[in-house]
Amino acid sequence: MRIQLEDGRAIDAQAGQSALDIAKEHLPERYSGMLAAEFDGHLIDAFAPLQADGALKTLTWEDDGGKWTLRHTASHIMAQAVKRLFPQAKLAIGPAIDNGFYYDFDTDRPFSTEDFDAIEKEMKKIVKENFRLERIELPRAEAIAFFQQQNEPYKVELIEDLPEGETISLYKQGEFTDLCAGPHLGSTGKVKHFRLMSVAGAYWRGDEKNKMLQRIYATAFATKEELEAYIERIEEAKKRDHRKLGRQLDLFDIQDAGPGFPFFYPKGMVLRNQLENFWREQHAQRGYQEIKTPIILNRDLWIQSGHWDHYQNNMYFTKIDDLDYAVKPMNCPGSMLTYKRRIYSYRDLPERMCELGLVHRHELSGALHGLMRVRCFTQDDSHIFMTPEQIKGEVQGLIDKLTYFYKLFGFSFRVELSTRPENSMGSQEDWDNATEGLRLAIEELGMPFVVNEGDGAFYGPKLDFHLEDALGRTWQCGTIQLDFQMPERFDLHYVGPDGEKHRPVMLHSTSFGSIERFIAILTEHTAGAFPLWVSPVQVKVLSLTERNEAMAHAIAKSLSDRGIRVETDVRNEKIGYKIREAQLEKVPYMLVIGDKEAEAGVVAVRARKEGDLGTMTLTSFIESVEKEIRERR
RNA sequence: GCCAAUGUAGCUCAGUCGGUAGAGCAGCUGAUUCGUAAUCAGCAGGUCAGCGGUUCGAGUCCGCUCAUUGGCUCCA
Repeated sequence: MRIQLEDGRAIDAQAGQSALDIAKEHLPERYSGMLAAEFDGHLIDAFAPLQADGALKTLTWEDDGGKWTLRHTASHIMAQAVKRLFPQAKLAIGPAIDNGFYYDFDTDRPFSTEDFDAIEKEMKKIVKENFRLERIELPRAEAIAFFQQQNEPYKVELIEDLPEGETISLYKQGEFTDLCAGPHLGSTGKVKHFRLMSVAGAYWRGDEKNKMLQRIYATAFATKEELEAYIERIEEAKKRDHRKLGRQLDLFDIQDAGPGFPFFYPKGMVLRNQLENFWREQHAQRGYQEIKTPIILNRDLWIQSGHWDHYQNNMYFTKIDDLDYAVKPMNCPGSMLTYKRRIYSYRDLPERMCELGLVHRHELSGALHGLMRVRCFTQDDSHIFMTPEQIKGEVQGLIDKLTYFYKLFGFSFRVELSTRPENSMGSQEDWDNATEGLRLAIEELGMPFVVNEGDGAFYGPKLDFHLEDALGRTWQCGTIQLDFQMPERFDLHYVGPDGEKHRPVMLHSTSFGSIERFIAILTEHTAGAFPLWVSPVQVKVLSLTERNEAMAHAIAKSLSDRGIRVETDVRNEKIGYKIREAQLEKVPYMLVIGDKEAEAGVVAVRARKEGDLGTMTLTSFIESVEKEIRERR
């Protein structure tokens, strides 16, 4: 096994070695007192044997690296408190997660935030009682018997799913014992700073066919300061929520009249059009041809594409002259028909098509979320038709394109390789080939990715690019999907060098993902202070008094004549007031025009970020602004 | 769709035990002509999300519906 250590070294570990063994050998100064380790992002027991290659980070529960352990113990304390207050509650699972922990309970009545005070109070009591956490190891059968006797059916089910012959570990604190791999803090008294955050329904084992359990989300920190800083951080993040900023900056909104159907107001459209212009420029440079295909197409087409069978739950339907039609949830069938309009030679391939396509999807009402998840959005789609030999090169070209897009905006991203889902079509051999094709292409570029089993599209596996919002939630934006199915279903072909017909392979891809979602991410990322080149208003000219009004208008005209987006504020208000407003509107540059400037023939420049920059000639201001726009800084 | 919470003026929010609806900002009108994040005064603005119920009386209590928020599921 190849293990990457936290200091960057990669070492060979023997099968059966635990994180503790490895730390003892290679990180002697870190291993003392070690109970928990982080392996590929997951908390593991330091005693547990490692099964696969991965990255190992040691954690000790005495230092601040032990947040996972602290939170895991906190989750046991919460479960103990809930059991004391609601003895009939059945325990499900309660892991530590990023920023906190949760515990799932099966209860005879739903929890509400009104129960929080009582639960927190009971937790404090348990902390005060300062129980020692004892690790108990039992043979499988005895562990099952124990939880049967405790009347904890979910725990029994969990143990039954563990491999035969394995010893089961339990952790006991006072009267409370839980099935748990560990590790834990030494005693409940060490968990002092926690807060219950929210309640939610959550399906047992994440499957909506199962019973919905009551999940309590909470968080815990080693110090009071850290806990308070965390709460503060959430409050700050809420201020950059794109839904709030969209309304404040008059860019976009979603009204009750159309849940999931966003409105873009004039300033939002300017921003959006800038992104689309950039997209067109990039695709033209990269050898794509833009198309536009219809939003409504007939039933036969959707049956042929497979959407009728595999995507119906997400589609909207209509009848025209008594015939069935569907509103497109994806753009690919339009591209298929575009390809089919003529005969292609192998010399024509790859054929790269792109489309800003408006799609509609019937998302569950509870899933809607501002511009992040809507029911109608524009996908910046590209469809590439190619020979099998061209797969790797085209996939790598797409990865290059997506990376270029995200780097330009300063986004960091995570890539996932999503494999075959349950509801899918095509042969396993095609799926294996397609999945391997994607894997080889990305591995060769040395780009890190994780595998997301069973999350592919119904027609093929995909590489998904995930971006973060203000609260650290991730959203899938770009995607690269390799597809052997659609060309088959639509009977696509090209003429090879042998003069025979051959089946092309196809790539579906988005860069922004959806224009709407990308704008949401960009808004939260920049807190509404967009880069100059996409800013709805780039420069605002502010007159000091009535005497400067004509001059302000003249300057604004010179700017707009050069294609710079400019607004003028000549209201009879104090300059401080006008500046404050322009700042709140996050306008990148303000020009203050008073008698002094008029006399000297200069402009006083103020940048939204740096503040007063002093005076310069209008010509040199225009030059520097044009340079900044050109360079898309 | 499921679990929980929320819904009062354009926005942010107050409204006690059920007794005729309140603030700040924004808007409008007037005065002020001002030098880098808020000038002053006045005016206007509401079917308290919608529908139904309890009550002499409902923003307030109950039920249903709609929408939003945080999760689950799903996904660009």
